[in-house]
Amino acid sequence: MPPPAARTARTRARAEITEEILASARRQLASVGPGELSLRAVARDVGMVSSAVYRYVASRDDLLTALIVRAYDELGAEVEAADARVDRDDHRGRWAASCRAVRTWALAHPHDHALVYGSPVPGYAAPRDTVGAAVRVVLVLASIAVDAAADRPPRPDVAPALAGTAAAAREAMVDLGLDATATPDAVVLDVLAAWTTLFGTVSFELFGHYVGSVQDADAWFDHVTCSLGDDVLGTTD
Amino acid sequence: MPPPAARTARTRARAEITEEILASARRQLASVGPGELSLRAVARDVGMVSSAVYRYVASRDDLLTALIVRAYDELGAEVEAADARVDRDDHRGRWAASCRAVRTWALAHPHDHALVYGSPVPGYAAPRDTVGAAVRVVLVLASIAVDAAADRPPRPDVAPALAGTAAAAREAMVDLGLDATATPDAVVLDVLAAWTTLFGTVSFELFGHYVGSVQDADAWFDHVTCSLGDDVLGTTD
DNA sequence: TGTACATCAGTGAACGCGCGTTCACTGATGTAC
DNA sequence: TGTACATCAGTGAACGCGCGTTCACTGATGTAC
Repeated sequence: MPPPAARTARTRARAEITEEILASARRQLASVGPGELSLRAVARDVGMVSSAVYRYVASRDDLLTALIVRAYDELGAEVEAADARVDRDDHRGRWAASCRAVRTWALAHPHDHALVYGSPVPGYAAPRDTVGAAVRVVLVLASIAVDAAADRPPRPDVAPALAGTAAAAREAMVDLGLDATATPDAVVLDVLAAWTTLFGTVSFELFGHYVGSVQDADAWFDHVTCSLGDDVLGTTD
Repeated sequence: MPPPAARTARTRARAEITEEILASARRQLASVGPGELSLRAVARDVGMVSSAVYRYVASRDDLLTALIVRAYDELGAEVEAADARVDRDDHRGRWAASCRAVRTWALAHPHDHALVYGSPVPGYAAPRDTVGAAVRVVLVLASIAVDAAADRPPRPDVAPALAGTAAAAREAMVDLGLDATATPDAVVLDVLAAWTTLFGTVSFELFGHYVGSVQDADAWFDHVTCSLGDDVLGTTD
């Protein structure tokens, strides 16, 4: 049983080459779409024979999973950092910063955004590993809403048909360490809706649906997310 | 110069086989993604030799364009019909019916929805032909808002940074025959935002982002679109 | 510290398969006189 | 109405290319004594 701390030349090289393979695959996604991701092309790119990449990656789907997890994690980390930079009590500032971080990352990495928020890859089923990373952004949004809800007047109950959704979403938040037990159902649903609109807006911009209508994309995005802030945090913040 | 009305056996067959080719390609999109759409597979499916499909379709991209236009047109027609079934003065009823038609069509044709509202196809540039069809849904939404705006109190001006967007969107509507000249900027922007959220919500559901949170998808969708109706049409309708 | 053995990265050939597109061709359908 | 010619659908072979994955192998790196 070798000590896991031993960073031999071999393990170091392994980490670096794995990194190179991921980076190459990621670059490839700029021109081909996840369903056409080619292991042989990756091998050529990193200067190996095609069979050699199987030392680092079990299969094509395995590589795709790694790319997905990495994209979610990178975005999640950005958003968490953006939120953390703002004073805890400035809920609207935290909201705006978090939303902007989502868009900034997506504009910088449009293909990674499309990979995780665009069309599902046919024939590919995302394994469990991806959900932990996927959930980071909405958790940031939820934490801001939870903090803001403490200072707000109570909200009316939601329709019975939505109670199950609110309960499930709240439970997921609590499981992830966010104390949302006292947060009203209406707030939980608002978070879900705002999260949807946030990514819907970014995707519409990135996927070209605003061509011909939205002129100033920055202003438009701020306008949309500011309205979302009104809904989720209250206008009297 | 042959009379164009002559429906000879040849032209009839041509129309039918073109139809078969489109249908086969569409079916194929359920399992492969637009970038991997295979003309040879289509040829096999319709019982031809691969080169024969070039009598009907100029290239792979050409086939993709036809599928995109057809998807937009089919959805557009559904939404127009749903709107038309409701009394003209029942703005909220028209809104709900139009939104539901979008979701119903998307659930029935998830791969067509992904084709037009999901990730762009790398290396494929949609030609001009597609925009006329693409615009039908938002035009229905806009027409409801324009009708409702006539009965509503005036709205405050929008921020200067958004004036260009409102103007461009209004101009597009007017070009398409909708008299939005008197509709306030704020309403135009609300339509743009609601349109975004509508498709954002449908895509989130279809692409699996609600797994684990949204329990009753019908109720959730109605909740979201009802709120959008409040924003776009006013609560005092 | 030196040697024997085990681990593992990378090679190169192979299997069996797919693709888009072009081209010269046959034979049926349509048109003009 | 009948015949000569033009149009066009579909064939089959070919070009030149791609893919994922397996396998037996060489040779370098790491480990235990």
